[in-house]
Amino acid sequence: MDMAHERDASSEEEVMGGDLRRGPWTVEEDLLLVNYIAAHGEGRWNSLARSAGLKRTGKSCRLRWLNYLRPDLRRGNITPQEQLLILELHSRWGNRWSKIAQHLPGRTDNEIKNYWRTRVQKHAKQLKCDVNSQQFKDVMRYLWMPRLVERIQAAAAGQQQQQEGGADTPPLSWQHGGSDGLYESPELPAPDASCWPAEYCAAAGGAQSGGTPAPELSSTTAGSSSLSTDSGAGAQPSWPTQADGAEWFTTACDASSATGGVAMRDTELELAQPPCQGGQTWTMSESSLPGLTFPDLAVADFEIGGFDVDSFWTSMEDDQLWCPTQAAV
DNA sequence: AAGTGTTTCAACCGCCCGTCC
DNA sequence: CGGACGGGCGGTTGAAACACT
Repeated sequence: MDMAHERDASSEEEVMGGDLRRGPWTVEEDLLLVNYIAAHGEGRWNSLARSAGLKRTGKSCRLRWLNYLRPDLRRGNITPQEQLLILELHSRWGNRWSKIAQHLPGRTDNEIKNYWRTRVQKHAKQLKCDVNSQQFKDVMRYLWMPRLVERIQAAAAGQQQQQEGGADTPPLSWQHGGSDGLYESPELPAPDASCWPAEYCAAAGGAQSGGTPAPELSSTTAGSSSLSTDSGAGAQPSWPTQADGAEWFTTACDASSATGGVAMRDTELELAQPPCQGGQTWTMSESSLPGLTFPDLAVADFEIGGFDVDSFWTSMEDDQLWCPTQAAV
């Protein structure tokens, strides 16, 4: 409503004395925000902005913190496991980005939303169908997701082989998760060089433990890419092992098995019907792919309008949509 | 090397909801 | 009970980065 907007705008302006900054954040602003939160924690964002000496709206501060400065953020490519989960959860909940993000530790709703809009919708466009159409949902469920699982399995097998061979391979971005629950919710680490750039943790009084070298900071877009070390140099939340990927995913989709942590426990989910189409059941049982059985379908088995499957796969490959993200090198 | 088109993503907008007084 | 306020969410925008010619 306009009224609501006017109210919002006026209250914000009152709070900030009508002298609001907009646009890209500067390093100085980031520091103010990070320091303030490190010292006082999060609170009411409007008063936080004022107390921290930021000429920003509370909303702006909140957004900057949640989407960019939070130390437990994962950055870099969306892994196949994460893609799989996003596809699955989106099929259940639609554009409930924040809800989906709750199940992807370290990922923000904004990031997932962007991923969906730029990658998934791109492929729907290539298929000349709407991303919300049954046609595209079928493509995702019966072609895309099974292929993702295969890729995950293949990557896991390859990694296992290399480990058995004693090869000194860079670790995949998946790390071993906790023993209880699906995965542990990411701990909020103290600010140090492994999660914040040197400038930040120095100013915040954190220890620089010789972790990941801090990336260069650029001041203008305040870090749009500046804080990013592309592969998620931030504190990594605990994740299931690569080898457990499919099994973990299966478990993750089984709301009843979830306990504690950032587990998939959700009454809505429990009430939700399994998103299976055309009488095909996407069973969550054993098979050659541990934990997952996808129906052995050919394109003709379900109604996908006329599109070129080969070109679909080609576009996927070109997009490197399948490649598991390697950890920082 | 320069120009142009495309993609990505941080930031903002508009609306809504819950809480407080 | 109703208005004010704070905060959360989904959608949109625009600039930077990147790719291509």
